[in-house]
Amino acid sequence: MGRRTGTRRVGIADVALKAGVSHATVSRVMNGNFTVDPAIAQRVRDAAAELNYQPNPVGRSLALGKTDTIGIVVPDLANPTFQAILRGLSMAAAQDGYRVLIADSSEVSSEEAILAGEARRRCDGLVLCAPRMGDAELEELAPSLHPMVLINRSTTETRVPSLEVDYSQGVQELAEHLVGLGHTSIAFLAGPARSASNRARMAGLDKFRAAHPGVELRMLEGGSSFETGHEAVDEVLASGATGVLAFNDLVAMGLLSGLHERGVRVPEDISLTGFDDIPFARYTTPPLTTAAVPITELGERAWHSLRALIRNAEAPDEETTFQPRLEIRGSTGPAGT
Amino acid sequence: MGRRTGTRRVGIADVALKAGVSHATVSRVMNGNFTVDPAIAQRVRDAAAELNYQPNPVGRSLALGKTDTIGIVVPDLANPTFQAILRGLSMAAAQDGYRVLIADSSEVSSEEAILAGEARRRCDGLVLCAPRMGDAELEELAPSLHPMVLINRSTTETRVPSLEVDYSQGVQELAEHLVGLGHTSIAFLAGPARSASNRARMAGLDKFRAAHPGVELRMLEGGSSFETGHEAVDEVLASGATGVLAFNDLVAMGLLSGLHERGVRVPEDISLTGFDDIPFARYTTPPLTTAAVPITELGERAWHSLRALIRNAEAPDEETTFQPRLEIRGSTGPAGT
DNA sequence: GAATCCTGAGAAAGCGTTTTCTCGAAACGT
DNA sequence: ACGTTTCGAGAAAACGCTTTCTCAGGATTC
Repeated sequence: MGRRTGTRRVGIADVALKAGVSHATVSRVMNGNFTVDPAIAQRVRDAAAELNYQPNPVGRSLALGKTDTIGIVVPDLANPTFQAILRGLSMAAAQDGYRVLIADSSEVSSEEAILAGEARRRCDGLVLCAPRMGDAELEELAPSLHPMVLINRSTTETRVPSLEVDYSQGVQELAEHLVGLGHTSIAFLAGPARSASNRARMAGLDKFRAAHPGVELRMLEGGSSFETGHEAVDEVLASGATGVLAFNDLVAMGLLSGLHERGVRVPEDISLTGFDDIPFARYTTPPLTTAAVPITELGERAWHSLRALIRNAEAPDEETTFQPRLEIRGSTGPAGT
Repeated sequence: MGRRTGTRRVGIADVALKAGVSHATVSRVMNGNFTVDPAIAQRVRDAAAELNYQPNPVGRSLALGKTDTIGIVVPDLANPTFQAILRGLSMAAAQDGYRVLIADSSEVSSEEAILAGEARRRCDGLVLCAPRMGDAELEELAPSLHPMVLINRSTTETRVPSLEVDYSQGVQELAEHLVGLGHTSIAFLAGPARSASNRARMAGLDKFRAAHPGVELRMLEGGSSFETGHEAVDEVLASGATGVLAFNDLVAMGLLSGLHERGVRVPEDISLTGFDDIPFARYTTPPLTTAAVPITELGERAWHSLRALIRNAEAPDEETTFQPRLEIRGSTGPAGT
């Protein structure tokens, strides 16, 4: 039995009483059902307005079996990439009258399943963003999460729409760009080990390596934050590389700042690339050469897929891959002598 | 009558049937009510596990009169400041088992009341972040939104806990810092007109002006984004100021980038300050002198206030003001000759 | 051994809606 | 004028849960 706070909220019953009609009629009027006598309808509307009646969404949800809410699970809300996805998702969903509920797993992959399940139950659908969990677990979880769309991951057993970025291709293009500038010693400052997008980059670099036997390519341990980049300065310098591919723009910015502190000139001494093209990338000094991913659009598209799923209940199971676009700016230049 | 999708979700009734007990008993077991025979409780748990039963949160919410969800309304989710507040809020609320629902008003102040009301009805509480609406409207709206906490705004009639940043003090300190470096011609690149925090900065600068009659202080129209800063380069140069106070770090970064493109050296030719100390601020070249606001903590504290409100139902009506801390970095230096 | 207390579990009410079902009255056709 | 359809609105069921109320049966007491 629901507890009541001091002054009870005005409910449909109050309106019905005031207008001298039944609950049902009030409901019909509120939902624009036209099988109601215009005079009575007006009386109901007046009563509702006077009492400032606002339907209780929870009761409505229970009766309707929908909440007009979707959930999103991200590994780390501090990451601008996920923020941008969230924003795109939220804006697009809002257009259709949906709100978004957020769940941050804080990179703890064991929490993801629980968070996702909980969020899914509260909502009409779910966006699972770059989950860190293993393939097997994801596969097993997927059916119970429907309707859901995946970002930067995909499943094979279950049909789940997924939106992916071709990190492999993007990082290859960046590497090619460096080679084109004459760099023959390149370092890759990697991302989080559990990240699928990092694995994709690795795969891309394997291909690159095969295509360019003459280029020396070193892999450096890393992460996904400023700090990672900033702390990697020594390692990068020790590697002797003249071209550095950072995991993402954040890492690149941290590294850029560290190099600057050391008096290492970019791009004269070292060329540096990021990934994602976050808004900040074009405002660093020098502006960052990067692979642009339409991140906000990714969130928007995620909503469109999810919406289709929610409406049709049948999957329009698409698998979209976004191609990053090379964005050449000032942080890369010809290899020094 | 709720519509049923093909395969109905497993409900409490299914578990009750399987365990051979009543709904009530299942509910008791699921909620850790110990007035249940251990043997029966185990049978219920087994049945629940076997059916993979998960209580429906909507039904639960209706019965309990709470949703374990709070809402936040922000003017612009693209702004790192609001992102950080959201993050702090979300993390803190998650600790207590609450989730957060987001609503972005896209700086459209007329939408705020509707969004806020809607969000509030869906949730157990609301955080209204830097609302753009007028004082009168805010005052009128406040009672219907309880429990709620305000960020960067406050009310006088209604008692609403509010968390504010002393922008006035912060901007004065930044200005003093410039004066201390010998700058006598200063420009303020203002923020959005509707922003209360911008008005606070203005007020602070009025005080500053009164205290330093000898210093020339110009006000320049602006905004809150990179672009604003970037586009303001000409105006700033035309003003002849050697010290520039940007509305926030974003604007400062845009301006910094623009100045750099023009070959203007920072801080040798122009000293530049931001505001907020977003994570990016320390990684620009040169690193940004700014007034540090513990933004994430702001979100965290917002949750603590809101939690108190939700629990006590009686307001611990605090009015907290955060003092920004001057963060002197490389973007400010002695005034040139 | 009977009256009383306690324990544990089922029945049912309630949370606030929507929607089906039902039925009286008005409108229509012959 | 009577039977049939249509229309509009109320009664009630349903959504899925929690919790009060109620009561049967075993334990306790004198």
